[in-house]
Amino acid sequence: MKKLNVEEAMKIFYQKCEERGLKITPQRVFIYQELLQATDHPSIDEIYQRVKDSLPNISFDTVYRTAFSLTEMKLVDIVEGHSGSRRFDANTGPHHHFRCLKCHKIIDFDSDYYDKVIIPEELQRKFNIVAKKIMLEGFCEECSQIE
Amino acid sequence: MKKLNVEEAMKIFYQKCEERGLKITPQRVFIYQELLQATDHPSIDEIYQRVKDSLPNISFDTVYRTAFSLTEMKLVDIVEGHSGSRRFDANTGPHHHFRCLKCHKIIDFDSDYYDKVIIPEELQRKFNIVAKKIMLEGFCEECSQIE
DNA sequence: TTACTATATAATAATTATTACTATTTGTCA
DNA sequence: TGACAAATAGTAATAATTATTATATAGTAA
Ligand SMILES: [Mn+2]
Ligand SMILES: [Mn+2]
Ligand SMILES: [Zn+2]
Ligand SMILES: [Zn+2]
Repeated sequence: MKKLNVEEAMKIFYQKCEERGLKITPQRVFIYQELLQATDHPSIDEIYQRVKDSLPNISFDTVYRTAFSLTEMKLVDIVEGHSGSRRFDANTGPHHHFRCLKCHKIIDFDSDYYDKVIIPEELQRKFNIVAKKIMLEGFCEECSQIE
Repeated sequence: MKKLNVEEAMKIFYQKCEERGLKITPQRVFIYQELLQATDHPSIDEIYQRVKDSLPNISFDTVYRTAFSLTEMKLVDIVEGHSGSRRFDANTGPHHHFRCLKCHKIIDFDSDYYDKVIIPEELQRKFNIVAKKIMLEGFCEECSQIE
């Protein structure tokens, strides 16, 4: 893993906040720093619990709003739980998905090329892998037009 | 998309139910059939709403339990919302994820090979794609041992 | 067919996660 | 140093997930 440079990341954070007229508050700084040092992809509540060590009065709502503004600033990614609720698929055959980040549609597509993408040897050894999933994200035809 | 053969799928469904000693109830049949014909990766609640047309007295709980038993039978996949809560990642650099289906840890890994996986031309044209995400699923080192 | 029994169900409650609201506080800048 | 837009804490509301329990039913064997 390319070691995440916290100094550099914070510099970009300050820049982006300024660009967007977002105030530099201790809450915002601590939340982003906590996320920068986390390697376990925490939930809002986990971030909240951790930041409370430094800022005992911080509210859940602040962590919630901040996580989302960081996402909008493209400083953090969501790796799970985009759309709120769990979604099911009875098509267990080989196919792949595109997710619209606006309307949360998940659209199937075929790709021989993606079907053939392999699972690296060293990961096979390390984990007991049962599935490989490729997801493209962006804006669907309708949502692209509106924007 | 390889056209999903409902006949064939139902045959396998009956087989698997029998194997596991699961009773063939109208609820189970309707729920699976509804999922088989859906192409939009519905949530539990969406499945519930749709199945109500055929079985007005069905309960949400039944849909919930059935969706999970179908998942365990590997007749349906979860395509979103594995772990319940939303998870964040401040590492926006190129890297990939492994998800443990048991303990829900999401573990980073590097792969030059996966970094180089491209986005098919025709999808680029169709959608406004901003990200490509590869997720491997299975059981982590600890969870593999216990099993 | 009928009676039995383990499993599944409906109805509902409990829990957990997400999002919204508002009075007060604070960072920014003139 | 004010003025004031933006952010925050505290809390409420909503939505999603999971658990509970009394009743009903599918499957089986007499
Ligand atoms: Mn699909
Ligand atoms: Mn990551
Ligand atoms: Zn869309
Ligand atoms: Zn695990």
